[in-house]
Amino acid sequence: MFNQNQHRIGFACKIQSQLGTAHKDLNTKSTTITHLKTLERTVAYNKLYGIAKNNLTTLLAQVKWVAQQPPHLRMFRISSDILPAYTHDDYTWVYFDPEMLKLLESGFAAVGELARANDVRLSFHPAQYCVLASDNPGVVENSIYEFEYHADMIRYMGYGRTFQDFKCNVHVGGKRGPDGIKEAMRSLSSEARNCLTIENAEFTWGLDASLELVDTCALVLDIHHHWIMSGEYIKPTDARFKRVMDSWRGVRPVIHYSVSREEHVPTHSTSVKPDLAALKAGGLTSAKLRAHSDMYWNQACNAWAYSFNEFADIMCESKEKNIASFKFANEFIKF
DNA sequence: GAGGGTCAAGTCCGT
DNA sequence: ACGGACTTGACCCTC
Repeated sequence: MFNQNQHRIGFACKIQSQLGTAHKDLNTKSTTITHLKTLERTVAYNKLYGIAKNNLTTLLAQVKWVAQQPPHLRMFRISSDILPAYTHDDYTWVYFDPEMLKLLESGFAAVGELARANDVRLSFHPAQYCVLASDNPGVVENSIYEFEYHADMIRYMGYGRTFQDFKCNVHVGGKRGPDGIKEAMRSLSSEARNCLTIENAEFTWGLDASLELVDTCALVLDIHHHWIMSGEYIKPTDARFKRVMDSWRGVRPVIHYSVSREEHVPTHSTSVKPDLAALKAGGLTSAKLRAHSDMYWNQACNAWAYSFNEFADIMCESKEKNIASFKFANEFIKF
């Protein structure tokens, strides 16, 4: 378990070496199902084995890179792309082959040990296809399978043993809402249940829906999503945030922070938080405002987001990844 | 090496 | 009906 007293600011999935440039050798590889289907069985296996081996080496290097940062920057969301096609019916067998299993066990174990030794807080965020509350039973079944893919990696890394020693976050999604999450929860493994977090989204299922799940799983407050939905800059002292914190049962919570793209905000003012009603009156849509910025360009928003760091770690979602989150952190934390 | 077409999957918004 | 947005543009083929 990571140090509960350490305040953190994290970033997601990819490491940039400089503005606009992915770090060479420090990002994962993938392939496509279409391409795999053109390959013979053993060639496809070798292809996936090579990618898995590469990605495990890369993941270890990523965590090592994060571990070398100051303690307050040691938080990282791992890409879901580590093992391509894991949940595709035609290729699942690849990942249960004995040689592959050996690779996965040793590779992920090394990552977990490195993270624990250096107090790096890790998480996953399954992609948009993981919709546990869909009204389509087939989609729910696939989503549970997709979630358990992440739980497998979590287990290999040595997490999922205690409540929220690792965060695996999804939105409510689908038409069934919180009730659908509660029902899907019953089909998840214990590691998956320990790690599941639910995040409020911009549209259908927002903070109020999330709060129906306070006793089901830990809740992630996405402060930008909540702003898109309500126009409100929610405060850490808000009673609803207190309930969100309670859902973590003593573990240090995580919130998500992103901002709208600067080019969509006509004032470009960096010292005033955008006014949602005014932006909409000016013709901007929620869909436009939803898109994430490259950098954290608005200092007023940054101060608002940072006010949560006393209570929760902040996962940053921006196009420039570590470049953006480190600059944001440096506005407030001198190291 | 560069450029363009393509990519497993869900859901919603806006045009 | 379709493109774009979301957790991350990357991969693969052709020239």
